[in-house]
Amino acid sequence: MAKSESRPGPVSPDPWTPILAELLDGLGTAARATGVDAERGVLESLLDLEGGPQGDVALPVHRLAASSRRAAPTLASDIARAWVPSPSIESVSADGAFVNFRVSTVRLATETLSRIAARGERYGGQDGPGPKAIIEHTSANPTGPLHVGRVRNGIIGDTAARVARAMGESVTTQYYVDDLGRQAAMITWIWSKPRDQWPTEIATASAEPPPPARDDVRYGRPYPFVSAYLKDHPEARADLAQLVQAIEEGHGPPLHRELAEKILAGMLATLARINIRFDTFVWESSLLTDGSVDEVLRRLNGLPSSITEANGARALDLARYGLPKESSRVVYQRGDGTSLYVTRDIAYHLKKMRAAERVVDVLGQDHRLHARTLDAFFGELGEEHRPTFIIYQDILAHGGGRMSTRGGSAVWLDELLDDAVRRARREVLDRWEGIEPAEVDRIAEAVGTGAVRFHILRIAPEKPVAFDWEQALSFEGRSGPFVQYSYARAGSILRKSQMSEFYEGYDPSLYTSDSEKALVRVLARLPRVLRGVLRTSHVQNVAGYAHDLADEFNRFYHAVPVLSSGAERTSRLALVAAAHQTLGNVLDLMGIERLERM
RNA sequence: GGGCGCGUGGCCCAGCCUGGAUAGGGCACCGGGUUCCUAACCCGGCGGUCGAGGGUUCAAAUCCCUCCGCGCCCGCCA
Repeated sequence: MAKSESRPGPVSPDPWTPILAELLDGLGTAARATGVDAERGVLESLLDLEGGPQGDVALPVHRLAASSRRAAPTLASDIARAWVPSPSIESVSADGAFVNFRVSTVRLATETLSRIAARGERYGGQDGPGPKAIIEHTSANPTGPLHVGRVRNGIIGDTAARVARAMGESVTTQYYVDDLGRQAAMITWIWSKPRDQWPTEIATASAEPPPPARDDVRYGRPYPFVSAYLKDHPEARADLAQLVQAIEEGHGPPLHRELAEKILAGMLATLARINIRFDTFVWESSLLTDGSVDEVLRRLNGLPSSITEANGARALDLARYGLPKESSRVVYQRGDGTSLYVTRDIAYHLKKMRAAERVVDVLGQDHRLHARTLDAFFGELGEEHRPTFIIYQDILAHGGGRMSTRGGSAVWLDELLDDAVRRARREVLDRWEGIEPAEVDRIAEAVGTGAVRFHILRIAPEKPVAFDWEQALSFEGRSGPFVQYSYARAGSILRKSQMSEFYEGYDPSLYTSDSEKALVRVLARLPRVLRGVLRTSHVQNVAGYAHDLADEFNRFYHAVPVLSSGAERTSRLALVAAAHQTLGNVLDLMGIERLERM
């Protein structure tokens, strides 16, 4: 029987919650009736919410059968037979060792549409206040324009941040700017000389780019050649070492910070094209000036396990944290007393861990050992709170191999975006006569950048990928534009309906076709998908869901008429409105522009 | 050499954490669909036993072991 539990407090944002509760009630009763006394939690953990070929929810009874010494198929049919009819569950049947439940579309549609109507932009997520989270991503050194290999980091991090925010967390995104190392110093080194005094190798190789060039392109230009030049010019290396030291001691030339800021601004402009922006920037040098590095050094030096090396350098042996033997002894303070990258990174993370309950770093696989080292340090320092690392593999150059600026295998992100936008522009012009020029620009930019962002997002971070120009620029099938297109299609129907309120007077019992039933089911799935993404950081599933939803909406679109339908018109419009809202929410989560027309 | 990650139809991927019913998509290819809400779409077809081998289990793409291939890391660099 239906238990109309009086649940105080807000209703669950997940339409499945009340239905599952009812299903579990019934299941407990049916199981007991057949002599199986399983706890509700056990039954819940056994349920397969993806359903199966026979229904919406499946229960494999093997384990229950084993513990009650029954034959699985017999138990399955016994449970199905003992099932007491319940309003949310349309049918229960046994098939082999499985009990299959078909959920009432009317019930599911009611729960789902009422939530979409009530929550609107917030459908799919949860209400706060959740924990405070700091998500650090991208953090590329300000040495020149971003290439495609680096942007995977930003797309993963930005999407994770959007999802966390939707799930009620109070999120701050951070970019850690490395202004202390040799890399940034090389740029200062070369630009502090008048151009006519540059070594000829560098000057000829890095000719001034044409005027409209942004600062990241312009000031980053000589960087790879400086790097090459230093290899066989020891006197320049000595020069640079002095500069690095001066910067670390806080009296580097003002030009240093200026250049870093200019180049960074250029990089950020590129990221903004794919809707990646940051709440805060933490400059590595600030950790030296605000004393946090000193504090870390004091704490580490006070550890009984701290080792002093021959020349006075200090290290920790972290072998007991499972670090490989060859890299378990980690120096954290140089012989001259200065700090190292790890030390500053420890300081940075301690700071983040004090400010937030959840600290997430998005790191390339070359930082895997570094992440483990940090974790070991925190163990040694007795820190209980630890960061979460999302590790991703590089996007390799076309034939394989890392993207290299000097080798010419790097694909600049701006170049890729420009190409995508050009292609999108052709498509728009082909399909839409008489469109305003400004409108073409706007749509082409949204479609092109959306395609690129989706293309990178859809692949699991840990998967190595080789960059493929053709695939990155695809606008069909599993792509960003496909999702945008579906959103626009839905919007177009709503517009033509001339209505403004879609969730009044609809009747879910009219959703009788397969495509309507299927659409209701995908819509209902979003809250569960987002909980999974938050838990596992599998951001690719946002793209996967977006495609499933778009796919199902298009099937519905072709299968049943909306505006020209009779009695079903109002109800179908409600479904279209729900799909439109949900597609839009998912586009937001992916950082892809919503387009009302395309 | 050691550590970590990846290996699913011709190509690109999801599923692996928390093992369950004939392994899901997309691209490409073949055949259809537009007097009708946007054909960046839809319908149908072809095609894989999940790198190889062993193990655990009633049940393995999923867990464990060995091997092979590819990538990354193993600095008083960042």
